[in-house]
Amino acid sequence: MNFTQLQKSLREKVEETAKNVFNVELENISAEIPPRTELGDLAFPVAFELAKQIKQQTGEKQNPRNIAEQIKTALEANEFVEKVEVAGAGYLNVFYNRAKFLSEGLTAEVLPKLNLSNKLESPKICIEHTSVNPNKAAHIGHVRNSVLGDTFVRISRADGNRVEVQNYIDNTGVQVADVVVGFIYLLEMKLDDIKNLDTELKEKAGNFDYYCWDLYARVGQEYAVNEELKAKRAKVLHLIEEGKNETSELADYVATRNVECILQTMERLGIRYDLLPRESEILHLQFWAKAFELMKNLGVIRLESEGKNAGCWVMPFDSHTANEDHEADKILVRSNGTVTYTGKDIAYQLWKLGELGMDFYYKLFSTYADGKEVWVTTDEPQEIPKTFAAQPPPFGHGEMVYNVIDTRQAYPQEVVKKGVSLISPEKGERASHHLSYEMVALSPEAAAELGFQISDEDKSKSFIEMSGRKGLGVKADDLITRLETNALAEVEKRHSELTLDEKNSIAHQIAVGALRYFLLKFTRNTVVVFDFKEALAFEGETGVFCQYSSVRANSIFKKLDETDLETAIKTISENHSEIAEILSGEDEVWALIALASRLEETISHAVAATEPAILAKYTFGLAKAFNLFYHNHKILSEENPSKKSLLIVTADLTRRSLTAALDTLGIEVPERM
RNA sequence: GCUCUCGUAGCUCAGUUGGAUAGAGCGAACGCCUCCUAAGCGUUAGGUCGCAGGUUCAAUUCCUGCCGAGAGCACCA
Repeated sequence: MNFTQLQKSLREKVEETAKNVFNVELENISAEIPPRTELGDLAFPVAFELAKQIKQQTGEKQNPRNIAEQIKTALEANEFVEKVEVAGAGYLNVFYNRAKFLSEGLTAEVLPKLNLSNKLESPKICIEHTSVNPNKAAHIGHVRNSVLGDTFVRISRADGNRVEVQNYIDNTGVQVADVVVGFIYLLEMKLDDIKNLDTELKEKAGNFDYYCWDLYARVGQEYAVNEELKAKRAKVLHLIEEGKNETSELADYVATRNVECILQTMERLGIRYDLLPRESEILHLQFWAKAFELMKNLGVIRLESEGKNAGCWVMPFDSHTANEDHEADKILVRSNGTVTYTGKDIAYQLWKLGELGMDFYYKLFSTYADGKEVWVTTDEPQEIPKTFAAQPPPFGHGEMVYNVIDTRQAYPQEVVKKGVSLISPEKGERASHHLSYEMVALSPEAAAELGFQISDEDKSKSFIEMSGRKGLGVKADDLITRLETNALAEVEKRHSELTLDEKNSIAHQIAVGALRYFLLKFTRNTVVVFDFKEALAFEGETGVFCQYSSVRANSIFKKLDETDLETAIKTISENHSEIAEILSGEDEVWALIALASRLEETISHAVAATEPAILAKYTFGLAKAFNLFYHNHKILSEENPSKKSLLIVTADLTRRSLTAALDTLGIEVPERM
């Protein structure tokens, strides 16, 4: 019996009692954690609602406190319940049997559902995140997407789901075309020149994606003054979409190299992928044609014969009202016969849900250091010898699909969902989720620090939007490196005796902890105004604080003998009454045990609310509670053996929970700090 | 014009099926390293939860209006 299970059974008991005693059917009654430990471990403010319902049904007026008294008796029958108090106007405050819980929780796994995540019978969900246009280096805004997505992946797995991670590669869009225009027309380079440049950059420890970052910004500037160059863009874009020509080969090289660079950046943050679906295949394999056929056969789209959309295939979209500027209907096929982005996206979403009725071909893209494979889509059947280890796993067919895309795409995402629903009504509505989040903008100070001139208009704003086209943004690799450098200096101060490798490794873990937590502590719909001072902080509400608490907890166990934990567990289970006695006077210790026991429940909450910040806040709270415990109780020098055992077991439970929570946030616990 | 999101301490933010005395971090002032790591702990100061109504036993939370901020509404992706 863990916290989650007990809560469920108590809740059922309340519902049962309401039905049997008062003849009232209650659904999803709320159970809450009382504001203070003195008020118990679980509270049901259910008597108020019951009093109301009874009055409605029978006209009889009942005092909420009397109602609560009757439920109280039913709840106290549970062996894990120590007592129930009726408090205030009619709250039911449940106090758990502390000692019984502790002995039960001693050896229990903190995340029991995690092992379900690689079982075939577990529900499969597809999560798309990152999806950076492969024409430049990733910036901090992309990192928010990836960290949010990756953390949601980890949370979903911890909640028992089988997860497939997709990183969509828009390798045939205008953004790639712009960089290609730069290479061909501004730099007058051919594919071989670019390959040579790439080699040169590698020798100078420069990055191909950084080079493209600057080139992209330069092309943007040129477009403003050079109409001729701008005219080349459409031509280049067309050649790239068509494929199998010199320009498309060059574009493919550029896009693929950028994808490799971005994957490396994300690997630094512990973010990995299973599949890279590319737009080129969605085009060449005619995914849209299939979706188009499905929609036409079902009669859910129509060809406009007159009006301003004449000649276009449109999808009715009545949730938005038409006005003078905009039609309510959404164009999927232009009057020239080409498909819009939305059309392609509907086809892709159908594939993710296993509802399109066709599939990509796949080949191996790369292998991570530990052997994990990343696959990429391709438009030709691949001959992979059966003896070869790498066979593509079955991709797509998600029971649920989450798209991590910024909130500015809310409207197109809504259209996609609607489109899918037209073809597959029940699945489209239920299974498609837009996991939206607000952008990362720059504080005026941060923009100035990056060396950008701030216009008077921007100065009056509280934040400045980043822009790849202007080259305005904090590059992910720069920030990670800066965090690592700062962390290394701190490690150096404290542990100069370590080897450089050890110090670097710790500094890296700290940098990742700081950055991931910084991006996760904000809820999704909060605009993150990036400020260097805040992002580089290692104190206060940071990932580093949480890591430090874990390291402290671990250091206790380094100083204990290996058998001490076992002995403590034995002592606890053998001296039940004595432990109960001690615990009854140690609210703070019990509060920590209770909090540490709520990881599973917190993760379920975070999944249900699709909000990773819930777990981040919980982790920080747990770390803080542990630090307080650490400060108030000296474990190694405790003389009472029962008390010492209690403290050891509490510290062990907390560190296991804290480590698991941090792991779910993608943050490692260093050996020392 | 229409749609969506937001307004909580000096600053940055939590508060997610309506519940008990609205919480953190930073910043400010003052304490704590003979003692398991001070990347830590404690104390103090700081709030008409934008404004006005409504629903409710109960509203920061739900509804309406107003004020203010941001985003979105292409035969662009």
